[in-house]
Amino acid sequence: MSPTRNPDLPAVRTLSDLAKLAGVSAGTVSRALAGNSLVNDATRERIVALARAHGFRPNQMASSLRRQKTDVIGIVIPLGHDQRQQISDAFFMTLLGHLADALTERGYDLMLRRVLPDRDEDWLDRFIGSGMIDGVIVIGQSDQFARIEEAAASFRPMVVWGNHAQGQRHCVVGTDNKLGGKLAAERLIAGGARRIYFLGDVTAVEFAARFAGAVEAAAPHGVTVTPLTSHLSADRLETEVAANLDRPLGRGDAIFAASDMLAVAALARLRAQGVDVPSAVQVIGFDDLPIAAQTAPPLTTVRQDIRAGAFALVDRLMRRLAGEDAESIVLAPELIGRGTA
Amino acid sequence: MSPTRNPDLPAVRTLSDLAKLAGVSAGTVSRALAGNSLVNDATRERIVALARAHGFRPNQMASSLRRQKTDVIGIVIPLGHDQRQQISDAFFMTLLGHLADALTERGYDLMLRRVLPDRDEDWLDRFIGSGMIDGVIVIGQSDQFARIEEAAASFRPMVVWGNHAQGQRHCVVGTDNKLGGKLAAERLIAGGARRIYFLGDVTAVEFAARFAGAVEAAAPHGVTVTPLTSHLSADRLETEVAANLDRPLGRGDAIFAASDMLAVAALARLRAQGVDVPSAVQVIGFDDLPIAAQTAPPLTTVRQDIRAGAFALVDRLMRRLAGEDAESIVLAPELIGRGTA
DNA sequence: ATGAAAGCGCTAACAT
DNA sequence: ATGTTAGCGCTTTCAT
Repeated sequence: MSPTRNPDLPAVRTLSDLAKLAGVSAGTVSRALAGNSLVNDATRERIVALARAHGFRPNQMASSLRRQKTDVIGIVIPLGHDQRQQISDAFFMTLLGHLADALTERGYDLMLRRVLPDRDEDWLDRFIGSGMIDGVIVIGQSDQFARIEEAAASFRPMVVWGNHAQGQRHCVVGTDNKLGGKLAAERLIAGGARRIYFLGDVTAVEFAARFAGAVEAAAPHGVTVTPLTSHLSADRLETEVAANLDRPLGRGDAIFAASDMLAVAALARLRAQGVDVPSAVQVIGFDDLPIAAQTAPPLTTVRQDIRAGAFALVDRLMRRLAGEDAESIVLAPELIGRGTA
Repeated sequence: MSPTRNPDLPAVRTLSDLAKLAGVSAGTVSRALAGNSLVNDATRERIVALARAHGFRPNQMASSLRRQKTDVIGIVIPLGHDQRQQISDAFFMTLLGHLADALTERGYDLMLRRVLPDRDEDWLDRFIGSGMIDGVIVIGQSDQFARIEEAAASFRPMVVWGNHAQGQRHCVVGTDNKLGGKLAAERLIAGGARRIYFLGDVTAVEFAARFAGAVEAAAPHGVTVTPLTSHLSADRLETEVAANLDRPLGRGDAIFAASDMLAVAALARLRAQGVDVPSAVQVIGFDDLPIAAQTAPPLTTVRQDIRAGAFALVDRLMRRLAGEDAESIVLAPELIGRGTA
């Protein structure tokens, strides 16, 4: 099995198999392989060599059971208000990639689970109580804020990506969505917008906050912000955006898309309608995914620092695993001005 | 913990805790909770109710150890020839999403691991031998074909997403990349291309096959296919593509991008140079990601059926777990004609 | 520095 | 239909 494994040797499946071969006890093998404490150097080297030669690897299940520690972190993605949304969403996927990096670096494996809270109200406690994971990262609150709050009361090693609410108990890392919404609206208004259309599903808390921020920034200027409900699933996105943008849009109108993917779809739709961006209609996105720099014209958007977010999530989880306290953190969004607004 | 959990009750952490409370033996509790065999209906209901009330959940590590089965499938992504490439690649992320769907549906959890084969030559056997997983899906062969072949000799429940080679032993699911390359080249040539530039890193086997297919289709027409090495990482992509397309491209030139992401970057670069697509330079992509329909003009590309691929992977893995044989399958690519070629 | 022995929490014979 | 018992493979006291 191992690159240096000699297939003619007898199979060594357990610590005691190896112990017998080495002429020592299982305890000694365990210590030797753990690099641990005070095993005679010669003994250790002999055992390690033997283990390599036979491609032996200690069983992690047995080890986990005995140590009461799995070295696995659960990543759970609740598919609540919009079932097909998130896993296919480029933002969450990028976040997952960075989480994998950060956790791997610290010696943890990842256990990935997608759940449908509508069908299984016990989704979070089931995962936490499974004994398979030392801690859990929840990617997105979806519409499960209450359930997460409840679990946080009795389970400490949990951190959540999402929106921060006043006085909440669970540790959350996320962008200041309301501020992001403000930045977007201000940019559009500075560019001459009189009517802003918010493209996105406002029942998601993050999106609701972006919408609220835009409304707050627009009101003093007498600018209206109208929600246009569009979901994020790849298959429905195109037609939904098209339907929403079917009204005649013209000078003074602007689109604030809740995500870059939505903005890209809006751009395609406007182009099909022969509406010029940004001279007739401005468009602004959210996230700053790689694609934002590649559209025509390049997309003006509100940047979330996904990498920083992922590292903050892992940092806080590690602190909580170590019994320390770790507070929520709200990351500042940044307006990236390009060609669409 | 559970939604109906009464926090005043004493903590019930193990089967025997619950058994004591219920006045039965641990064995009976185990059977009752497993829904298994012949437990008295009344007894089972009492035990199940008790378990719910106390938020009790059997420890999966102990169960796995005893049953010698974890109900977890490992998903491993080797980051070989181009370390930052794949996890951030939209294609692999979409595949992962579908795998999660298919595996969850069959009652399996996913354990995700990114590995750097360059730093750890034992990456595959280490995972297989960990005892944490019942089977493994390898996403992308990277430059690890030989290592995978070797592991396949002694470990059956493994399937791989990638390219199929003559007489290989490991079970692979993937697109016919060579045929895809042919389709792309033929389309470009039919559109008047005389010189094709292949944009992508040819050291990746899948890309090499696409390139080879294009060469094979182009040769009879006296059309040349020139490789332009570009990697896939989001940060480098833009500058690399720009550097590669710095030469003056004009009528009769065409670009065959190894992935849609690369094609999108090429489109942006050509636009910046004032080169019209497709009248001056044709562009064709590979994958047919959602973004392909949204570019300007919409991207002509070679479609891989990711969903079908994911389900085929899981189907074959399940068959192998059941001890049956399961052969490799090569999926047919499909040319999606849109506006760039 | 090493061995012996107990036990992590569960399941599955084998009883009855 | 339920209880009893013996492990799954490992780690870690406690001895020596």
